[in-house]
Amino acid sequence: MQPSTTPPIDRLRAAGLRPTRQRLALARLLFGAGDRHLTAELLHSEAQQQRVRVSLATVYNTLNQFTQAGLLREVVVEPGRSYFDTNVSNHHHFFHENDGELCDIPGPSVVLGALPTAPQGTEVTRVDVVIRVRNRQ
Amino acid sequence: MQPSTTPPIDRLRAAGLRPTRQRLALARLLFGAGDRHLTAELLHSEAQQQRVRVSLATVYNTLNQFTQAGLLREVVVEPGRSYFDTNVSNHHHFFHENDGELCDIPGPSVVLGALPTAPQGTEVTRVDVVIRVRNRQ
DNA sequence: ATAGCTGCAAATGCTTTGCAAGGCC
DNA sequence: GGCCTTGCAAAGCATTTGCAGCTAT
Repeated sequence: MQPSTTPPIDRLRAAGLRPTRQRLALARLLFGAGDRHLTAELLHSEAQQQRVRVSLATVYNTLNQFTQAGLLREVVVEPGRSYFDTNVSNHHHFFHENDGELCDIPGPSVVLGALPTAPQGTEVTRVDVVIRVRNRQ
Repeated sequence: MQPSTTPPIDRLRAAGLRPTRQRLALARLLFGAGDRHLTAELLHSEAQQQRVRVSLATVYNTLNQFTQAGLLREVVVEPGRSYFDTNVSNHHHFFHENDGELCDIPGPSVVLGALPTAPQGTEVTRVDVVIRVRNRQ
């Protein structure tokens, strides 16, 4: 995927989020370079490297707000670490157990056949497929 | 699945774990009642209810040892919470977003069609499918 | 002007660890 | 007896929260 064509400021406005300096800076880092899988810690250190003054707490809050607004998707693959994925379309992931890296699987190359029906009174919100891989010994 | 037929003490011995009072008690709780999905906290409180003196730290250590020995499987669906599954065979899960409950999907009712090939130099260790469901509004 | 953000530091929640005391072989 | 385990409390992380000050609109 190429960098988004929607300017960050419009993305934020469209999501009902006030475009503050911090949010804009984070949005640029997140959406300016194709699909990314970032932890809060990682995004925070990227921001610091670019001389953007943002506290870690704000990074967390911002990631949660973006996720709630549908701009990001949270992916949990390891206890005690959350990844945020800038690709919110339907797709799945490879998870490298050795280096803790997450990467997209192009949508159509995983085929889910028959899905079981959801339990009584519930509806499916999402199907997550994670293929865990390890370096071949 | 019915309660295991292998006595806890033999399970532990087979896994190379010394059958101490605490491990035996936890093994009975875990494997004595069919397939279960427990957090450390939950298992600890069950143990307390049964008047089994075990510290939470020991519950954590024990769950990790059991997992490493292949008696349990760790499932991560929410940040900051680990579930341990007594069913270590190949199967997938429903996750109820409302009550945080995890339940098994009988093996053959999820059909994974074409899987993408693992990236260069890696091999697949596991494929996790989580179907997230929510109470129908 | 004012409602909404941000920063900082403190609080929280889950999990791990260090070390002395205890228990299995 | 010797070594592995346990308990407790303390430490460790990742994440959230409270509140005073700041900032878009």
